[in-house]
Amino acid sequence: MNKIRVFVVDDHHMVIEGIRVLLQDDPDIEFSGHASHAASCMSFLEKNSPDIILLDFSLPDKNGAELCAEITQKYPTARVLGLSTFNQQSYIRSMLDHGAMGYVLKNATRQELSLAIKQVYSGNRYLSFEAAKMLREANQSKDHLPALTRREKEVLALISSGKTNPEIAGQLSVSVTTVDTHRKNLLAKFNVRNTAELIKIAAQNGLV
Amino acid sequence: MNKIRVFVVDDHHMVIEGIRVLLQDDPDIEFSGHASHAASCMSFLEKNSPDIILLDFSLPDKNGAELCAEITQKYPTARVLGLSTFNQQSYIRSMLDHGAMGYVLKNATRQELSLAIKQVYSGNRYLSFEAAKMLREANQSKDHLPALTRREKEVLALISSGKTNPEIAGQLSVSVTTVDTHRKNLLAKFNVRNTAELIKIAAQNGLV
DNA sequence: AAAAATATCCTGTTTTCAGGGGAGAAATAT
DNA sequence: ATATTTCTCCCCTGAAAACAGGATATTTTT
Repeated sequence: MNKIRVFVVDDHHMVIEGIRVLLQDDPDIEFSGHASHAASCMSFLEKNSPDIILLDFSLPDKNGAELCAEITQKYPTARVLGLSTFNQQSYIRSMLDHGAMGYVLKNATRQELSLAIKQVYSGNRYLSFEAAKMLREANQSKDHLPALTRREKEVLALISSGKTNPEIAGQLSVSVTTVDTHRKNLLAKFNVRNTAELIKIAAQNGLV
Repeated sequence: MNKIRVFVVDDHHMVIEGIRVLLQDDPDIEFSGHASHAASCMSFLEKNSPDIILLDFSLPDKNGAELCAEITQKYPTARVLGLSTFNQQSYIRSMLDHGAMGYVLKNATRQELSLAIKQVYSGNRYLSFEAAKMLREANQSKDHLPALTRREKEVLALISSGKTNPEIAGQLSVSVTTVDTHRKNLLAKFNVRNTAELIKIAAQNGLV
């Protein structure tokens, strides 16, 4: 059996070196290289085909989820294993949605990292305990955040930037009463009484 | 000349191993141990006295700034060098305020890390370029946040919770027109046109 | 004691909110 | 393939709230 070739994409030297060390004693795994940004990752993949790509979410030139989508679309046999520190809950889902087969956190032990790599290599999914927990929590908190239509998001953004209904109507080339309806629907969806509360919740959840 | 003894406190195995590797080739530096939480850090320090403590901000049992304060208070000769990933701007100031002599980011190169350690060991301060930049930006953004009076803060909080002027007036036992003036002053101070924009900025700056 | 900041109040005008209703297009379910 | 729901857009009326501009007392600072 050949060694599992692992390629690491992370812009933190410390993390790359750390992963290299954590994996070096595992006879089934081979560290096949690293990249510190999306561009160099893609050029590496043109000439090499690692089995597993350990991909950090926060990269300087592109976010990890986008890169993950690119990779899995262009190289369907590649398996991506997401990587991040804890306080980035929402990223986990985003990464998985874009084709990652698993997710480990940067506080993973040597054993967990090896296990995750082998699981994903075997075609299974792997989610670290904390990552799975975060997903559940994120789902719960997102459940009571309503789904907005494209138009509603536009209107919400314009409201939050201080535009009045007549101004928004002009900018979107619709009637004022239409904008007013969108605004009312936003209030209803968020279950709030007025604009102030609406914007507070939207802002606190990163929607504006 | 003795080697500079460096002790690392970080709850990410990958980072600890990475730092160990990055430092192992520097003949002036010796990796003297590591801890993954505040408690084990303090117990290590009871028996050992490293020259430099590389201290991550986010620890499981305590935040880095608190630990930093404890360390510098109890062991005045110890020099702390803060450590974090980028997106934690505010932490940098907090760490420095609590006695850290410098700050490096986790994307530091081998050279930068060695330099930072040597600078701090020599009694100088060391701030990585990005850390210094972040400090400036943080200062700037706080500078143009207006100072609010007690009453204005109260009114702002009530507005953001969805209360109307009549309700706020009732709650504060003043007339509606008074509340209205406070609200107008808030709009003027923040230089915004209406409540929506006001709450957005307030929320984005953690005021509500 | 003067100046500045803070808190209070009044009067109109504009904007938002509440409560209705309806129509065509697109996505989903049967 | 058809029915149904969801999405997007449109309209009206009246009440409530927010905004603009101006004014006056009361603290705090200087």
